[in-house]
Amino acid sequence: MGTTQLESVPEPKYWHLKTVLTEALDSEFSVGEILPNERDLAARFGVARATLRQALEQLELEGRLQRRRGVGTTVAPPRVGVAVGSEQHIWPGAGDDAWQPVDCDQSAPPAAVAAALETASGETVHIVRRSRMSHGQLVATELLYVPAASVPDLTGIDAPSGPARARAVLRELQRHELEGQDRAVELGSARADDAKDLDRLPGAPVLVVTTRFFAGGRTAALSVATYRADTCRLTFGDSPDVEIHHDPEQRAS
Amino acid sequence: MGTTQLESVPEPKYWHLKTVLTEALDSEFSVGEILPNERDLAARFGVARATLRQALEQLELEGRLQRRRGVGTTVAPPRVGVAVGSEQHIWPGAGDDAWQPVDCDQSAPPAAVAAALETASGETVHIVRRSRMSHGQLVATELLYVPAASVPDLTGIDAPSGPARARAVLRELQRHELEGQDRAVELGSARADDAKDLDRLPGAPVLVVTTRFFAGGRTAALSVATYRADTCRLTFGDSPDVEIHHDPEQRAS
DNA sequence: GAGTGGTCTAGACCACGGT
DNA sequence: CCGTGGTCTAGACCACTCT
Repeated sequence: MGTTQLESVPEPKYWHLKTVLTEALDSEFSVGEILPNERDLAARFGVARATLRQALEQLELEGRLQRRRGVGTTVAPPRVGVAVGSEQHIWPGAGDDAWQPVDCDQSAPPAAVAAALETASGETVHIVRRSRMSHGQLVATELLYVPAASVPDLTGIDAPSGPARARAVLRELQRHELEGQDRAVELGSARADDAKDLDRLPGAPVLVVTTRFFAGGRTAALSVATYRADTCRLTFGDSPDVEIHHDPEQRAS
Repeated sequence: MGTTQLESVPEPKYWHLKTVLTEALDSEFSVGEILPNERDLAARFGVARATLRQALEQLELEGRLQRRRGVGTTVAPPRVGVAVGSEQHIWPGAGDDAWQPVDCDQSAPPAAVAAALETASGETVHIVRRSRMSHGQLVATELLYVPAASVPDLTGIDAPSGPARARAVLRELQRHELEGQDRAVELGSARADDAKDLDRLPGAPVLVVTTRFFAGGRTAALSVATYRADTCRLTFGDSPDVEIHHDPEQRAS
């Protein structure tokens, strides 16, 4: 029976939609502009709202759109380059490294962190919370795990918690000679508390940067930094002002 | 009327579901094991399939699960550490850098790439395709853009395309002194062709690593590498064998 | 062919941000 | 209050893989 299958590989609707919307964003919209609401857009393209949302989700993931409940969908500015690694290794808190101490307490770290720090199971460590601003926006939160052994002279400090104590821990840390560090970047989803700080919903995609700091032959500190994946481009090296947009599907002559 | 709202902030079902599944994965499943199918799982938890899928999607994004159409959902192995940046700057193709030349052709690059290379609009460049294996799996594909000016002595090469020409371009590139390089990492979604290479669906989350190579006072080459975000942890530094799992929600004492 | 995950629909209600 | 995006449902059909 008439199986007129010209389309041997039918492209999913949401994928095609995404392409169309991308082109529209490139040509007809400017940064900050508000798009029509999802119900109208869906109707305009003749698809169900869920299908439209699948396309919007991808565009948001790629940093092209920004959606906010109760407000609407807007065209996002280009991703901001955030310097994550320079060539020289330095302690967190040294120099002016764009991070702002927020809080500090002392408790048992997650098992994986304890393993990396080679602390005993159940042993508490200092946990410094910091946050990072860029272009007037909070782009990252960090948990810095510091074993008590790395900051032995912290006893005289009165502040039991808060930013003051955070600064004290960072200051003590810098008394060691930093012997090396290494970093890893991976994709994650925002925990509830990070999501709140970053003004995103829980589960939002984030880039997790894990840094180990070595001193005295041990891992003296471990940093787990969580960057908004939608708005950030992590730069390594000395010129954070690149801008290669990963714009899809074109190699034509 | 009886508004017994104990839950002032009702957690979304898919979020709770994700937590439950994460714990189950940690305690009751081992790597490679197959989960029950989505319809059964949804029924077991008393939710619609779409809701269950929302939880599974996040777990796959976090690298905990692997789903394949026609096969099923399996427990994923821990992410593999992939060394992306070592301290010394080297040309692509120099040493044994885990990349395998696949193909090479010559055409006009996307506008953003042309801008970074400072080539004229419409000017063609060499485009070397390479792929990278790790642990028996293809984990990344790369497009390396090389302006003709960077490889002036390429005329004598007979192979117009294919791996042989790719190797020739890389070899010519290494005749310059590399003056510097910088990198950026950002989240993207797989283009159709990359998705096919990486054995993923189009739109799958990927980590895009953009590297600029400087020589002769110019950007002599530009590499855009696309890594599977679900299976890869990008490492910068000298010890790629870390393993900090970003396991959520625990800072209890 | 049977069973899997992937796509899509047409609805409903909820949480949030502004007015 | 209204309008927005976020969550959820109960179905349907499709594309794929394996046997």
